Amino acid sequence: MASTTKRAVTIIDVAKAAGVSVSTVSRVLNNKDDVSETTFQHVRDIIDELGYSSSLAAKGMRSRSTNVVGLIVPDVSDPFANKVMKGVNQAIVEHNYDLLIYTNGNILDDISAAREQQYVSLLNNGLTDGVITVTPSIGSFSSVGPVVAIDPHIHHPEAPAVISTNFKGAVAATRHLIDLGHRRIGFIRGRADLQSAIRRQQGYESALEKAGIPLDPSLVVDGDFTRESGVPAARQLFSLDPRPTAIFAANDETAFGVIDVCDALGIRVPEELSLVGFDNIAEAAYCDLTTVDQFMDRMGYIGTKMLFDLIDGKPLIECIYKIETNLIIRGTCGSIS
Amino acid sequence: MASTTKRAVTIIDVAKAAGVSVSTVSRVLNNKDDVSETTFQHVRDIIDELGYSSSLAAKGMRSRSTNVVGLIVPDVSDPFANKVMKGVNQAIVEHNYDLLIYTNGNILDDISAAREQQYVSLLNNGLTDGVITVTPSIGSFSSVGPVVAIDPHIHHPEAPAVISTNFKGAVAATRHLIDLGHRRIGFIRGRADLQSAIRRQQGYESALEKAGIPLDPSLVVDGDFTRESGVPAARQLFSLDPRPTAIFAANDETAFGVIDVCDALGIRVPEELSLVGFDNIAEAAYCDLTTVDQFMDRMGYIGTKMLFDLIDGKPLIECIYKIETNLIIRGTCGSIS
DNA sequence: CTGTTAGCGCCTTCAC
DNA sequence: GTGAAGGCGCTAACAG
Repeated sequence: MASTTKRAVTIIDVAKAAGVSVSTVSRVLNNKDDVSETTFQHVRDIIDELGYSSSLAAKGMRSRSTNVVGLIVPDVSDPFANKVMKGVNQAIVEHNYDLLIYTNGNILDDISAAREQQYVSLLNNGLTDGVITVTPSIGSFSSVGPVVAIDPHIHHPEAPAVISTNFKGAVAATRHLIDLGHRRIGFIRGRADLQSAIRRQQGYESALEKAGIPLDPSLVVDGDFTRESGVPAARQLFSLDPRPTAIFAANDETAFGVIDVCDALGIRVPEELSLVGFDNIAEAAYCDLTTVDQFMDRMGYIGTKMLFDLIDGKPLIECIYKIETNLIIRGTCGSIS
Repeated sequence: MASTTKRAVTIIDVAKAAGVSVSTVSRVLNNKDDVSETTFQHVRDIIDELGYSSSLAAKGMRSRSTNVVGLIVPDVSDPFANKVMKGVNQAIVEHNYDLLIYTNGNILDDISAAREQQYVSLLNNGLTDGVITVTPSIGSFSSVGPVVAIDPHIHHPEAPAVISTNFKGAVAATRHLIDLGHRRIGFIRGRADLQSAIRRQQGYESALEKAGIPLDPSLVVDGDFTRESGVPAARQLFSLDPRPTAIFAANDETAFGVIDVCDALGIRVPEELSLVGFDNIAEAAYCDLTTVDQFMDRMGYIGTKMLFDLIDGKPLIECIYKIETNLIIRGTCGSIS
């Protein structure tokens, strides 16, 4: 029997085959305890025999609980989303839930707020018991089920969210460079519409100020969190005279773009340029990139835990959970004598 | 308005607010052309105003088309599944479809055939127009919608699937080692229950035979495609006398396990040991590992394309699509003088 | 062009 | 313990 396109087996088919009513089958399906052992076993056998499996669609429409959590990501191949998925995955395994990931796959076409809201409703409208959104642009959703945001673009004080201490992390990264003796430190921005990107820039500026280093606007250039955007940004910084001796990129991807330019221009890292990234994505370890770990997998894990509490009706201790970042010193930074 | 847990807005609410019938709203929702421009616009406005979005559950239950494809993966963090997801993602963007990924997150607990079948039904029972399964253990499914398998454990001649030329790839890898002068070439097996693993071993043996090198059974050791399994396997091979001068690991993860052992034992690669992997996962490039690319993203992409044809009712030209593997020579192999 | 009428497959009262 | 009836939100016929 190859991939046959036949009519689906319904609960009615099972009921008929078992010689019982539909409601009895439904009881068996949901492990209700008011069914005789004999009937229960009999129905179970028929179910297996027919290869029946209840339709999530119909089920979710009728009952309020599905035992699956939803996850909305802009793009499954995005490294950030990817690590978050990992953490979510771990949490759902522990809670014996299933996971439904929804994506329109296009991180580029700016998902509108309306569209985000639509996805949330889509899932929480019967399919899932709650949903997690990754880097949503809106801070709060209207939904029948609970919603937890991971690294939302803007913070809404009452909307459950998990964020990392971007400011602190950026301060740590910048100070590390300063401690190494650097004074001309370039900064490549992240996407201007993201809260996290803004906080990182603020951290950079704050650390400079604390160290008494005047802020040079020409050292701060645009980027958008992509590797591609790191290339022109780096070229722009390298065209400066004197050249910055260090660069702090708003995220690892951008830092890789900087490395691409260094390779092309023959600039040695860390001898001629010190470089720090942000995120600690998997590739960072392989490239020996000094960066700030923001434990994205942990964000996904914690977020899912929060969601479970919400689903269970437990009150949240903290509506907004902050995860401490951690500077990871690897090989892309050198000291200036 | 924070994440509110209120009743969902239904099509009825919209109809009432717009002063039209439910079916008219449904028509607008599905862009039917038999609605007057005025009514259409009016209803659209109300929809936006109420923040309404139709329930996938109810919709899928009634109509046969949902414009979303399903993807079943054992674990979202598995590198293989991850690359496949990438390809699928690309295809759905091109076709303007949405993607629903289902996982129970646990690659460890051997998903039973019944369970796999259940997931397929779950999705194709109203939620999706078709589904793609990654490394399913059964070759064929009974489903209302089309199903395409990526790298199925066993091949069913009539079930649509995408596979790669594991045999050829393994021959190429082994021959590469032979051409470099190696005669004692160790092989670390993949999971014994996987078709792909078996084919790779056959390729290894065939290449040896063609070159007139007698097969030494002690050079073939067990593995299970995990990095962890590569460690004892490598140790076993290294305990041989004389030691093999090269190792062909059934996949990259296993090869990394070998590298771990080399690091621990101080064996230099490629000077003292030549190493080839299989898969070309992202990390392979960073480790400069010579490997066989099987274009997993392309497998996902092609598989999805096939699925779209199936959904559109077009006949498949080839039921089983083979993707040619490609040996990628990097830095982990040296020649023997 | 628009409204009315049936269900889709399932779960949840309520009877028996 | 079990069955019958109603309805979840939606779309696909039919009528008008």
